[in-house]
Amino acid sequence: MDIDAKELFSALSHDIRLRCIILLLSHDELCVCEVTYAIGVAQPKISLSLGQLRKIGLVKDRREGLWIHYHINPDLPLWVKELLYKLHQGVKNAAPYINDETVVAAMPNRPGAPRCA
Amino acid sequence: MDIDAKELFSALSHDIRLRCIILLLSHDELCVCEVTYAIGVAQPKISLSLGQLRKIGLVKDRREGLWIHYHINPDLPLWVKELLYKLHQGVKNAAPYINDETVVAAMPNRPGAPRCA
DNA sequence: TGATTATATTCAAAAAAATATATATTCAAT
DNA sequence: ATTGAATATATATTTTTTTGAATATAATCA
Repeated sequence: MDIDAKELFSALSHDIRLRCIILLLSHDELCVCEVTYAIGVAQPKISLSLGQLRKIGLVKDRREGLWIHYHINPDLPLWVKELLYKLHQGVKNAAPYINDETVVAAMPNRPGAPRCA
Repeated sequence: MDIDAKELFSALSHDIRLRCIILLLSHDELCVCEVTYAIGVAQPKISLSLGQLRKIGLVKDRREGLWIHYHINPDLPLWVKELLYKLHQGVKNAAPYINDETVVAAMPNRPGAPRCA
């Protein structure tokens, strides 16, 4: 697994994509409906964002029936994982990220139980 | 000192700006002519890139006679410094960054002695 | 003062990216 | 098969960013 630094940063330089990544960084995985609910924008926009993140290898998806679950690609180079960890650590308690977290935690009828911390 | 994550990543999602930052991460400071020499593109392009990095607070400059020396802003939030450190660690030995380093190290008539490691 | 060196800014054109809307796909259940 | 639910893709339009060339500024020195 290889990733280009410029592509990585292009991916992160977009509000919605950034919020998706921050959300995924605190969950083992989330399905599209959960991300959509958390961020509160139209579904095609979330799908597009997640698709772009997937295209450059930052995240992977897993289908389970109707749902598609996304997660951070575990095969990313170590430095990228560490960089993402620093990012998460740095912004997770600020708006809008912390709010996204609160919203998804309160989502009714989630496809699976909440997975991570 | 505060910095917006999206702005940070926008700044880094550009070849020249990224090469500037990587260069500055391994030197206490570099003047515009050194960065220009290292990267090998037209001077106005380097000035513009450094100016953009300065505008969002990622770097600062210091005038010394005709030269303007740039350095990473020491007042960045810790998480940003750590993130940049991970980035540097991750890419410094890859092209084109390692080559930029070699080129600047061999530059004749540098304004000051090489400063860092 | 005038020339020179180092750096910065401006501006129009080109390229790239984002947006919104509409539509398509995929799967499951009836 | 038809329906409905979850997700994905396509397209046209708008907005933002990048580029290159020309020009401007700022400091030094003769």
